[in-house]
Amino acid sequence: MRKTDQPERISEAEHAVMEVLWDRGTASASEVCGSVCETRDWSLATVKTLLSRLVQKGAIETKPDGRRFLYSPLIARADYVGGESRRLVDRLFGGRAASLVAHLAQTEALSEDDVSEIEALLKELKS
Amino acid sequence: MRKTDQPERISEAEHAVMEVLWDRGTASASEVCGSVCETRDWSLATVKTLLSRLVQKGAIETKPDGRRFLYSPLIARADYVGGESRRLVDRLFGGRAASLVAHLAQTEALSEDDVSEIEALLKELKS
DNA sequence: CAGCAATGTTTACATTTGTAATCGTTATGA
DNA sequence: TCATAACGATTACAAATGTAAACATTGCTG
Repeated sequence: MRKTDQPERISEAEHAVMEVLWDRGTASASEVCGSVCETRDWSLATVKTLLSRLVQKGAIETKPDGRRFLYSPLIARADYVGGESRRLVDRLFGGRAASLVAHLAQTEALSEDDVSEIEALLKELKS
Repeated sequence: MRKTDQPERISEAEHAVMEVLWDRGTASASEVCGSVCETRDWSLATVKTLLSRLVQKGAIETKPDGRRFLYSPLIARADYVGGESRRLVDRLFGGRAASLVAHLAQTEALSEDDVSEIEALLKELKS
């Protein structure tokens, strides 16, 4: 028995919409548009399409609010982020998360502060 | 002045092919197929298509070898991996690499050994 | 020399994604 | 009450992607 079906892949554009919903918890199509149409230069129609596809994919749900619909996430951001991270680690680092960190470190993607922060994190982990 | 053009995005299937080339340095279409067709259940034709697209995208080059062609990477694996990692970090962690590590840590994606390994890495970094 | 086998090139076609217009319904303000 | 605005649903269409067949060329084998 699985949680639902296979977690249908969320595209990048769809992800932008998810971020809004994760942020607000719940929102109407126009509210979502208010948050992303500006920056991504989208029309309301585009947002509606993305919302529909997310519904189909089982990533969000709709609740009637008067005659409008309010959309809210069905999957947790942490799960999504975790899944995507894992995919990357699997695909590019043979599943070894440590390799990713090594890479980030070597390519200066980590600042002094980052390094300290991570060290602190890890220390806490081991305690 | 840029390195070349905008680094055309490499798709996932194409990436599988790139891995073979990065691994062997140079290979013919059938050699690539020998390495991936089994696991991905591809036909030689598919590999050829992917190789062509990679050539178009400027990710690999061809050198005639007798009447066959040998393909070899034009972009370094490290660059690709770095780019993809950065994309992920930007998209999901607001550009903060440390957040990624934190996430991996919290979701148990890191084993005891991973943690130790990373700590060692970081220590070295700071020295 | 005649096919065949190996190879790159061209063409094909379905699915996914990005982006949006159009349609049908309904609440709402004039 | 009637037009209109606001919505969701349906349909559209191009580009990217996955997957591969068909075609053309050419060295090789019998």
